[in-house]
Amino acid sequence: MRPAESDYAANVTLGIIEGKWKLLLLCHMHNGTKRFCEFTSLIPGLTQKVLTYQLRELEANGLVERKIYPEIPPRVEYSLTAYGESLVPLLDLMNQWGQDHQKLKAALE
Amino acid sequence: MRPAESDYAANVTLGIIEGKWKLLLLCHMHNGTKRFCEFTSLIPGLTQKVLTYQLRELEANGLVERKIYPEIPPRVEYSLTAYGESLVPLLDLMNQWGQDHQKLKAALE
DNA sequence: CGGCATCCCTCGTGATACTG
DNA sequence: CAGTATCACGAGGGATGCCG
Repeated sequence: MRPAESDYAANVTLGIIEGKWKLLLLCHMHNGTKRFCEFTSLIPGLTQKVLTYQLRELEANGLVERKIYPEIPPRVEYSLTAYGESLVPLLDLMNQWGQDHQKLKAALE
Repeated sequence: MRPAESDYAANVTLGIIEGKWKLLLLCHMHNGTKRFCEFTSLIPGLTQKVLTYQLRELEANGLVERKIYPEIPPRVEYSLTAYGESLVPLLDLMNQWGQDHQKLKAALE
């Protein structure tokens, strides 16, 4: 994760949500608690190592809660914290803008 | 710039605004048209090469207009397009969230 | 199942020098 | 002033294999 360079606060936010799959992870968790293996089936191309890493970063920033069930076979569930939910408006806005942008690009062809 | 991986539209937005200095550049242009050299004095640590590159990406996405004045010495001015202005609410939201996040982190110490 | 360890490679960024 | 041209580096991400 990029350190928050310069004191522009938006860069702090960017540093937290940037990462190839983080937005997608947040989005899926917003739709409900997910298990580790669910992500890999929901998101083709996402490898375990990277998934682990990005979930840990989200967790470190307090956006995500990691619940371990001491069972055999092991079960770990990930969910958005209340703090993570505070990002939802931002995700929605980014999603909306991205959709509009894609439509605009498509219209130019 | 990262290609828009997966079809989650927010990722498209992320791909467009990510870059170490892009948010800052957008922010400064929102405060008014800027010349090339102004950026390098406004933003310590930003080199000419990277500035050029990031401005070109913003321009390629239609967010920024580049106006060349055929004078000696040369003058080039950069400003937000109307389309670029459509990102301002997003920048504000990111900035607000980032500020809150920093306050929260500070309060935890 | 839910990881961690290791190797590798690409890409964004940085440093520096040069040009019209 | 506003770039372009090279070289270099580190981090993020991908592939694979092993473990409790």
